[in-house]
Amino acid sequence: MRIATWNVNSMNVRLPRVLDWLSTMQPDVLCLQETKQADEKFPFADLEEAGYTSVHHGEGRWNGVAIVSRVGLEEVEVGLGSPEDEQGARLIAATCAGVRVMSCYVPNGRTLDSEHYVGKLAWLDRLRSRLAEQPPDALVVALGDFNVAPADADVWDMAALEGMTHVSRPERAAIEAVLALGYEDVFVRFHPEGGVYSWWDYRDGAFHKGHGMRIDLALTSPALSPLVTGAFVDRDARKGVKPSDHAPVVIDVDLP
DNA sequence: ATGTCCCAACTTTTGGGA
Repeated sequence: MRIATWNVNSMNVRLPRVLDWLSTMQPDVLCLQETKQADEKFPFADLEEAGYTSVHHGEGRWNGVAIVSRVGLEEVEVGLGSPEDEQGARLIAATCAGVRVMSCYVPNGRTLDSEHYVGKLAWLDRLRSRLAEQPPDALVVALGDFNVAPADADVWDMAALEGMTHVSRPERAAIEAVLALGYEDVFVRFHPEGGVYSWWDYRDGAFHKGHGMRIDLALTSPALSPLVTGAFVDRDARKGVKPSDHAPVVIDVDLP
């Protein structure tokens, strides 16, 4: 079973690339973030034509998350049950072929002194609580744009990011708190050397300079982790005409 | 060198957000 996540930065603009990517990479489940669409605008029919059913949670201009699956979508759940999430459209969950899949778009945080940074940490803590509530033997993966680079090896230059969000100790501690539940940032097992990124700023030619960060994560539950057989970033999807600023992150799972 | 992209709207330019 192939499960992927991709912050598409507007599904309206990216639909042709998403359809191409589904056809090439053949994921069973694709989580999307930043669709930037209201539910009625989401291209359910185009994806259906490609063999995928979808669930979407969006408010229109900002945010928006979806799960696209060719192996079923059951027990769909939206948000984290907090008033702060009502206008957020940052989480959608569904069970796909027995795996609980959570498509996450963690708040950006903006700056370390911003109220949005406080909200980001609070959101991550609510996600941790939600994961802690899952049955201990459940097959769960929380994947998406976490807007946190968990380790120094996940960014091109720590010195350049001094005092910025995405690399601060409290943000990393929020990810570590999920790992403390027994979850695994499973990509690291397959790329322990680091230096593999999933996002590059549009500005300043960052992609061509290799100025990226790994902020799109797949956090797997204790029961799911041993079944993961591979993980990679499809860096090619960041190239060419009208790319998202994120590349898809893919994990392969060998279900019994 | 915050140098791009995407969205909405008091829409054909501008401001907000990432």
